Amino acid sequence: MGAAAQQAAEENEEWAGVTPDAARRLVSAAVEAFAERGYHATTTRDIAGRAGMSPAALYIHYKTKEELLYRISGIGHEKALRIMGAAAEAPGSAPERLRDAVRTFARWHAEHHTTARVIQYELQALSPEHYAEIAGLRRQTDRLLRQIIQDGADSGAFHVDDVPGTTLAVLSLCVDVARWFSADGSRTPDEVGALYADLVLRMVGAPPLPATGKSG
Amino acid sequence: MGAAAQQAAEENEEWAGVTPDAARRLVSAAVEAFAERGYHATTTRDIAGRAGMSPAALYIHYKTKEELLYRISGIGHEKALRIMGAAAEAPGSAPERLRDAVRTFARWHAEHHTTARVIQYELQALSPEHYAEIAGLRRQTDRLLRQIIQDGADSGAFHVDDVPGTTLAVLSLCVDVARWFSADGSRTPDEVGALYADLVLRMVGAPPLPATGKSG
DNA sequence: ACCGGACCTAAGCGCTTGCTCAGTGCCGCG
DNA sequence: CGCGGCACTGAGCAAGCGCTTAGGTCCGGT
Repeated sequence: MGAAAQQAAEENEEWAGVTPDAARRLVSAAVEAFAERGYHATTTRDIAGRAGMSPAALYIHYKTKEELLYRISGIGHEKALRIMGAAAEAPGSAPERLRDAVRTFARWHAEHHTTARVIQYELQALSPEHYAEIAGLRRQTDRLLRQIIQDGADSGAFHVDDVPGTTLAVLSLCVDVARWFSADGSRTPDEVGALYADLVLRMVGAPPLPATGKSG
Repeated sequence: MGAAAQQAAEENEEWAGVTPDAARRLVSAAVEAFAERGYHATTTRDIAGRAGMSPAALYIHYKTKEELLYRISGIGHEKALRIMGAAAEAPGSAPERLRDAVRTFARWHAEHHTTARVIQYELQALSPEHYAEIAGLRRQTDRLLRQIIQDGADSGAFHVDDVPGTTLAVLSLCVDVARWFSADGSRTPDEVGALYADLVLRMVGAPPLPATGKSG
């Protein structure tokens, strides 16, 4: 399987939970369009066109354009939360858990920068009710990361003066990968994850960990 | 002078170079609206209304809505570049210059988070020609910061494996302040600047600098 | 007193937007 | 073969968009 086919397969897999096929094609098309131009600059005609349908077909599967964004945001944020949760609840020392959390979280934002861009930068376009729901998922992610950093501070493995502030900075750093990362740039998602894990361990005043060779 | 009046005075000062008065009021209104809803979700009627004029008045001072964004982007990016330049060209060791660069750059993004949000997150709405021009300013800012980090690495004051990657991360960290910072949050711009300067010095493997007390 | 021009408004043009709806083609089932 | 249901389309509606135009007001200069 070539690189392009591999990419396409991953794209499909990302929305595997969305059925039927037409609904999945619409989500996929919407993510592409929203990431490229932004939610408000994207027309329902554009989304339907990318999915190979007439404009009206969109409304058989989604009540409004906003509902499409809501579905994308929900699925994306749940995935991000699971990634952070897996690292936070894994066995291991605080430095190990922080390294894995940052490595996988940053790498996901690079690998899925299209989706990540939409869910991180188009939130304001959600309805107030939908926004509140998504904000809850974000708070959970934040809490998981803060607990890792707090654990390390408590055990003396980290030296941080401001745990909430440092948590915010680490999260901000990872999230912003979605803004600048480009698939045709010089860095692979794996490299971004490794670099960011290293930088964050320094931020919390932890001594470098021995390399494990595994990538997450 | 009360806090609200102080805020208003600073807002006015930010666009002091824009004349006549009506043109300045329009820029100020546009920044507010773009930051709140995004460029594409903002109507020219909204901008004119906030500036206390009829929709048509906008077109006496600006040819298009995009030109307003272009002016805002230009002024904002030039200011950001001057802040980075001042720190980069100041006398002092690489750690001192990096600390001051990050402190002032991050603080500006917090203090002027409304403007910063527009110039950092609405770039894609610029015409290709205008975008290219603004991208040049951004490259200059990047180069200034990278040189500080390179200087520190060369002199042995910093320990960085990947200078371009670390530069990108530091810039990303500071820029993203504009996304999450809120004026009614618990952190002042000064505090954000101080925290970020400290975190970044750790990222480059520099020993902590003695506190200077000065904030700029 | 009068004029030219800078500045502004009321009205509205042509177009695009999100979304709707009557109707079409196609499917499995009897 | 006929039928009911479903995914889908072509056409289009009401509203809102960026922007224009014709005309009014005010003000400094002569």
